[in-house]
Amino acid sequence: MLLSKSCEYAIRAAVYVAYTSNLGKRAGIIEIAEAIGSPMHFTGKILQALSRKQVLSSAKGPNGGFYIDDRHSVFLIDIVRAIDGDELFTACVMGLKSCSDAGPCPLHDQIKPLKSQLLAEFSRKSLNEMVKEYEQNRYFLK
Amino acid sequence: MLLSKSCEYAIRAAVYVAYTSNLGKRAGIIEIAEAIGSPMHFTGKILQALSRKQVLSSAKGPNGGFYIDDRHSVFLIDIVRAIDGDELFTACVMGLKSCSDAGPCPLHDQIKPLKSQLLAEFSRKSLNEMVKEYEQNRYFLK
DNA sequence: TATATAGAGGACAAATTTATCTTTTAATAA
DNA sequence: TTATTAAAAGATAAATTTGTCCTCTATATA
Repeated sequence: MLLSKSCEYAIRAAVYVAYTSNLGKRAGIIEIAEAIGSPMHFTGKILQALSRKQVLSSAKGPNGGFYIDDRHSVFLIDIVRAIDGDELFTACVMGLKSCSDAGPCPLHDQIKPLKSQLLAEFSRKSLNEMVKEYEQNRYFLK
Repeated sequence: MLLSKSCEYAIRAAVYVAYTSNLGKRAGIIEIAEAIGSPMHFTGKILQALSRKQVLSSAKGPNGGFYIDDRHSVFLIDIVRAIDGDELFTACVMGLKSCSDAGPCPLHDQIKPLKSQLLAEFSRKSLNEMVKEYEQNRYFLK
């Protein structure tokens, strides 16, 4: 797996939250979990984490829920970093502590560009872009 | 993490086994675990799995251990498939069941070529190639 | 045949990830 | 102020991955 299950849920939840935010509404965890097909409470925890990391916002009480302040744009990499960190882009494929550009493992030179590309894709993909496609019914979230 | 810890150990152990096989010797789990810096018994389990999947061979008793029949060449992909399966190359990054070429997730088109490249690299990298570099002291296994 | 060697296999345990449930806190609105 | 709503937080549990230990089986060799 490229990303942890938590991170997959995080991305899908964030897309849904961005989607409802565009409609001027806040999304509650019940609604979100239903929309993306994930365990409700667990999804709540993940959204709390995203909220703490300022990827999105939350409000308690009536009409509360999760939302995204549309003044700051979120990129996929923000979500991935918040949940999985960035070892995906930095750690050695073979798990070697001694692996580095200077003393590379036998896969280093071939894998490095792939990791860079992955990082680049995650960095340029905005949540807004993903929401647009979702609004066009181009895909589901489960 | 791209690969599971088990798979990382598997690759490193396989390189070491191929290395000792080239020297006409068999490697025992104590020696292997020491060489690659991994938990001994756990490494034994992993090697058993590789043996069952015919990636390498084993022999019991005195002078026994793990070895690789040099008539069949092993590629990295064989090890990865044996331990982690191939969901790394096939599963959706966002964890969507509904994701496919026909109904792609918003990352599908960008990630697909990366997964193909990863698969290609793993498919063309032979254990022998990795051993050669190891023999030249180009890297360590821990 | 007896003994020592070394992997195979099973049972078990620790650690991590994923998932659930309950209580607390904050906010809204009546 | 009170009741209600919904996230935050904490405790607990299930599942998976990682790691350990002990016994069994096969093999070599004396």
